[in-house]
Amino acid sequence: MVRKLDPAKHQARRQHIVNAAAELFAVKGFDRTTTAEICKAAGISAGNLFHYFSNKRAIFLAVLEEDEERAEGLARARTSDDPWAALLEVVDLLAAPAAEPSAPRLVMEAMVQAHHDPELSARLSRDNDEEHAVIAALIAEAAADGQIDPGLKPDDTASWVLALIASLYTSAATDPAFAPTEQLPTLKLILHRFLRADSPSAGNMPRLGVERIGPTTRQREDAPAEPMTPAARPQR
Amino acid sequence: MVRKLDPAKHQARRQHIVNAAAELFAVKGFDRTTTAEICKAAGISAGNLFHYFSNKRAIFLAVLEEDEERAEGLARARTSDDPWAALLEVVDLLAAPAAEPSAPRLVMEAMVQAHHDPELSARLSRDNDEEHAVIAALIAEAAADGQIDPGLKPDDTASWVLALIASLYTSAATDPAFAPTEQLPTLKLILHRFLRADSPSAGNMPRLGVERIGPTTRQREDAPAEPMTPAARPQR
DNA sequence: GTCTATAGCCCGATAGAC
DNA sequence: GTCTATCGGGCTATAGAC
Repeated sequence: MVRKLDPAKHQARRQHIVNAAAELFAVKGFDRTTTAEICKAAGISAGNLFHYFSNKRAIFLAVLEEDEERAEGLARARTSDDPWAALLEVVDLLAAPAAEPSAPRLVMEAMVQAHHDPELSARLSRDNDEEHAVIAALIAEAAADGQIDPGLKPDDTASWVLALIASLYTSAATDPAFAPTEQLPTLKLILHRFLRADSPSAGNMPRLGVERIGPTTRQREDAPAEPMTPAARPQR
Repeated sequence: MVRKLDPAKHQARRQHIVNAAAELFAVKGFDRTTTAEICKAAGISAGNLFHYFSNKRAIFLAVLEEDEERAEGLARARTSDDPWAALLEVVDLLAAPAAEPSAPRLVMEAMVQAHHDPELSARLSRDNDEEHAVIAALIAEAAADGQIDPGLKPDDTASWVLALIASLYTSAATDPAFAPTEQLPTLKLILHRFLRADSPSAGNMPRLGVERIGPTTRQREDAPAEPMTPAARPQR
């Protein structure tokens, strides 16, 4: 409707507002952040904000805008010929943003705001469904290849893999002592043991007696028996 | 200050308000629920609410009031002589409320509101620390008894056990298709494989070859090789 | 195109009649 | 003790000067 003199500059300013708003949303939450605060943080004046966004919700949606690396990574995983390796790469991909300072709180805020905002809810569901489909497919492939326990149901299992990744965000958001980057190896260890479950001839697992005391797998410091990709990649 | 004619009746009315408020907080969230709505839902008139609670925050704190069964269950676990069995009972205890219709959303709402409310934050931290201490102690005992992998660090591992239980709540709150009661056996399967990790002589796990195809452990429908307690116990 | 000023609305909490 | 009425404040979004 209104002609913009310089679309590139307009876009840059818009992104500047989004960055300022993201920080506020993470710290104060959506409901308690006022548009006036966003304007002040972005260095523009009150009414001017609505030339860039039609309302406050639109700003929050823009904060969660598509992560290109995520899309590319998921596409790459679909065409991999080593499903287990691809699965681990997807875990790294989805876990990486948890290390950013404000991402965990933003993710939690988005999850609760989705209950009151159908558009946001659809947005999150779409992303989640995409991730779920990729992971379930990789699990099915890996099971067929004998890389993981074929007794696991791909759909339910994929949901739990995603839930474990989500735990990195919720734990980081609620516990200041929780460092996602340091905990990623443990997450992979859990996944490794859950999915591979290479108890050789297990029907049901033998109840451990007291006779076994010898050293088992070591946790921490070392990777969980699988090569790790660097993983500490910044988002946005 | 003001004398109450009938303390018991006052308490009952107070609880009635709390129940009405809990439902609203779960559906609409704390910030978007107005005191007027709470009054209407509770069947009292506007100003009257503040004779029972000093402000809106106090109502939310009352909603999260101490669960007696939780306290008793944790105390019981401390004195158990079978740490692995006790751990499973603690998991049942903490997981049970996830099956209530509004508990998952209330829990998530509490987690985000804690960022703006030091009193609430202290409340949640206290509960969490208590659970963490009990679980870490059981893990250390179970490792000493040879029931679980002694290579696991009790503190980090306890945090992940709690994170897995929390996933029941976050998944239920965000995914309408997720049924906590149905997923509890899978959670226990994950814990079982993560903690026991009874790969017989494992230094690092052997990479599965394609030669193994036979049936392994079955998931779903049947319990994960451990007796389950009924678990569907209502809270509050 | 960007600013200032404010309209219009709703909220939490209080005051005072009954 | 419970009601009705209302206050002071803060919010989103718009209108109009520059």
